[in-house]
Amino acid sequence: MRVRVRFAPSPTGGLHLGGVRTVLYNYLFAKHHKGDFILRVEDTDQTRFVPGAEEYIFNCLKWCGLEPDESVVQGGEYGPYRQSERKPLYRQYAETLVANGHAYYAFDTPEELEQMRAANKTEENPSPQYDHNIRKKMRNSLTLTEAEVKGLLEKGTPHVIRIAMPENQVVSFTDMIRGEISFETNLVDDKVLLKADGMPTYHLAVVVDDYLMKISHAFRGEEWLPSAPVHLLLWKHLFGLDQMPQWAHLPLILGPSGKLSKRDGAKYGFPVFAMNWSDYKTGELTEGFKEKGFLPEAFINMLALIGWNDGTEQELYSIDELIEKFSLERVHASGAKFDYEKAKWFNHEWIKRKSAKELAVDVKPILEAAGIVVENDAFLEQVIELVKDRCILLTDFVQQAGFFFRSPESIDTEAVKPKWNDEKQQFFSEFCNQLQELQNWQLADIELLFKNLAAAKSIKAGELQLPMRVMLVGGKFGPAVFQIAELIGKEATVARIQSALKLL
RNA sequence: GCCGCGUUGGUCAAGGGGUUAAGACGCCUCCCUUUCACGGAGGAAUCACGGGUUCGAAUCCCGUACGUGGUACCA
Repeated sequence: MRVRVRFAPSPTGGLHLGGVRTVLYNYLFAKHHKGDFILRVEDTDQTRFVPGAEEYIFNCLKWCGLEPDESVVQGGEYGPYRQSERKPLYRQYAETLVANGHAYYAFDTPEELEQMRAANKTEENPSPQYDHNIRKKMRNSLTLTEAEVKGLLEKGTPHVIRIAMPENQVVSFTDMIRGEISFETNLVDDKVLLKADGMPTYHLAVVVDDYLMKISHAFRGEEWLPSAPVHLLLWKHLFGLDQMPQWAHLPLILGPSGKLSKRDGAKYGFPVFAMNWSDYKTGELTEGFKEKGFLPEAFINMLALIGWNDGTEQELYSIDELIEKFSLERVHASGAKFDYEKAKWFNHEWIKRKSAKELAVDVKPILEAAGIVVENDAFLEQVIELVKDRCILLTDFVQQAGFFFRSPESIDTEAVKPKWNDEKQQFFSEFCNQLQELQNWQLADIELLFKNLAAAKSIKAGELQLPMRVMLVGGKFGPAVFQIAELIGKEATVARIQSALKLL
């Protein structure tokens, strides 16, 4: 049987870490088994429609390099891939269930439901469910006569279709990660399958669409585990258990306190979304990993290792290695806390491992956005090669590489002043004069000149290096000073020293 | 409350009856470097608790605690 998996997001906001990891595991599994990865948009809740959210998800997947084989964008044989466009499909399945006694019409209004919950609420049971007991006291096709139901239906009375959970049964299935899991049907409520507006709920839609789209393996977050018995029963009554995909419920990615949320990101200063997301109502911007300066390779690599490892000591994987090594059997059952420090480490490793040429593609726009003009790509690559070891995020290149393209915006004179004196002042002005005369503008020659002059003036060369660095760079950072001088050229070197001397 | 799932250093984790209980991040010390990094060498730090089973338990079983998720005409 062909492996077909799907990621089924509801387009209501930013795509967070956990979502991307679900995509990733789906993708890796599909590619490992030479199967198909489908993206299905679960937009059945019309009250939660968010403009741009769907396109945003596609952009994130594109950035991550995890593009689907079938979707609203790439098309496919099993469309439409947007559930709102599949609306007419679902009702018949719900009706079949009613006809077979596995579901029923319910006419209770939202107010009546509220009353029911209020009336049955006790300290012991703070959230009463519409279950096999309560349904006997509500207005539905189980309590009403056939004629009454017919009448209500004919009048077009708003109603939903609910699953009739069987009594005193145990429903169990084997999860690919957790093994056998079972539930008592008495403790599960009669979930709504078809809403009053005719749209299916997730429960109905996921089963019908997984069947129609020939999904072989269904992976989703652990938060879905409690509703698995509903899906299981639906499969049993609609299509047969032998048709059901194999389930795997992925562990949650936790924040510093509980489930990772947008709030955690704001509170602790790390991104939780793949890419920038701005709320269309409030305009509030939530920073994404991309804009924070992460490489997609690093982001994916880091995500893969939250909840999975191949049993060896390897931690750095390309996407192809992940496809080759990934197996669901080695995915953990327990949730994992997201560690931003480790995430940065992955990014640093990937920056070090990529070539200057590859990095230039990402770095150039970042420099330009910071107002740095890059005229020569070959020069940019030389600079990147020189500084990439000290950049953890791509945005670090602005500080680490910026001074190769323009004079420092400010000079950290405080780093120099405490040990500054006339002798040093004199050294540098003479040094400038000598530099002007220098024929071969090469690292070795510049350094030799510097050291000879220092020796002649009996100043330790080491004590002069820091001031020189600050003059050229603006602060206490960057690669070897003479290398910087060589790269920025004679004129810039002399000019920077001279203008800095005026400040000291 | 009830139900599900989980529990190896601060974090990610290997290990699934006999190990000095790997490794990584972070932290600390030292070396390299008269910047910051990279790199190198070290260090501190762990099997939630209580009962079983067993010659032997981090590993198997039960209980407790804790964590986490669910408990919507949201997904």
